[in-house]
Amino acid sequence: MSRSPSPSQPPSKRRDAAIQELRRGTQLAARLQQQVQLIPELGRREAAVANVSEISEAMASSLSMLQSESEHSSESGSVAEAACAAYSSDGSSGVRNGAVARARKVRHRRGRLGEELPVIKEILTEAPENDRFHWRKYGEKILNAEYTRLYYKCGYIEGHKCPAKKYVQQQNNGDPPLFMVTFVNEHTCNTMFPDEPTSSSSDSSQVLDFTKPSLSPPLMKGAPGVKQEEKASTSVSAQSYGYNDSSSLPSKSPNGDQPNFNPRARCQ
DNA sequence: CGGATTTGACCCGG
DNA sequence: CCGGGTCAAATCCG
Repeated sequence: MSRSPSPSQPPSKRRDAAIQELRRGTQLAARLQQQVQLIPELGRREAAVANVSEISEAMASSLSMLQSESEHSSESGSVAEAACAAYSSDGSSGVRNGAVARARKVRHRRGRLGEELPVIKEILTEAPENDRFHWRKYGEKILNAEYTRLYYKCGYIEGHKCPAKKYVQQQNNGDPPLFMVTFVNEHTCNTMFPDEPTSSSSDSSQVLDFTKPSLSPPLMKGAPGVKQEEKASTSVSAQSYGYNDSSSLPSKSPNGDQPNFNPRARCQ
């Protein structure tokens, strides 16, 4: 509440502030959505949910516009999802010790000029891993000395060029932590798992949707007591398969030029 | 053993 | 120069 307008600030600064405020509004709306979902009366609840949804959409929409400022328009839409429960029971902690000498000869050249405008969708949810796609984490970064942002790619990139990506950034530390999930590009693959072996029932309490595929739980796992928080700056991560390196690929598809090894789905 | 994740470095644009 | 995003080697877990 104590914000100095500073009329002499550059527009970028003001825009930033506006974005921040919008973010606040967005998460607030998401919260409200959760609360609203507790309304016992179905009719009322639905109406309220719809309203809040619209609010969220408007917020996210504005956010998108602001963020892309006057560059591209795109039809970014946004949805406020209020799925819930995302507590994966993970018994194993991560006592990892990685301090080995790492050859640092990463000298790749990836010249990619801006060309196509990706479709960007933003949603605020507490269960970023709930969508039914197979994501591969490829990076992680700590932005404001606070919440980390995780980078995911479609899990079936190699094989098909599914450009879908998603960024997950935690927004707060609420009981139900919220995550801002940004989707970039659309899935050109059908790597979805529409399956849901839920027996039946379920209707009252929200269910925890956990599909079998590897998800991406950004929960703050960690052994209770052991917390590694030492260097926090820029770290990122990941990837899984090796493309066609000269060392692996013993699995299959030694022939042809289309190595497609999919569990049960495939891209067009 | 294979696949998913971790982690540090690299790279590019603002 | 800094921030944000990506890569690839190494490590961890099932």
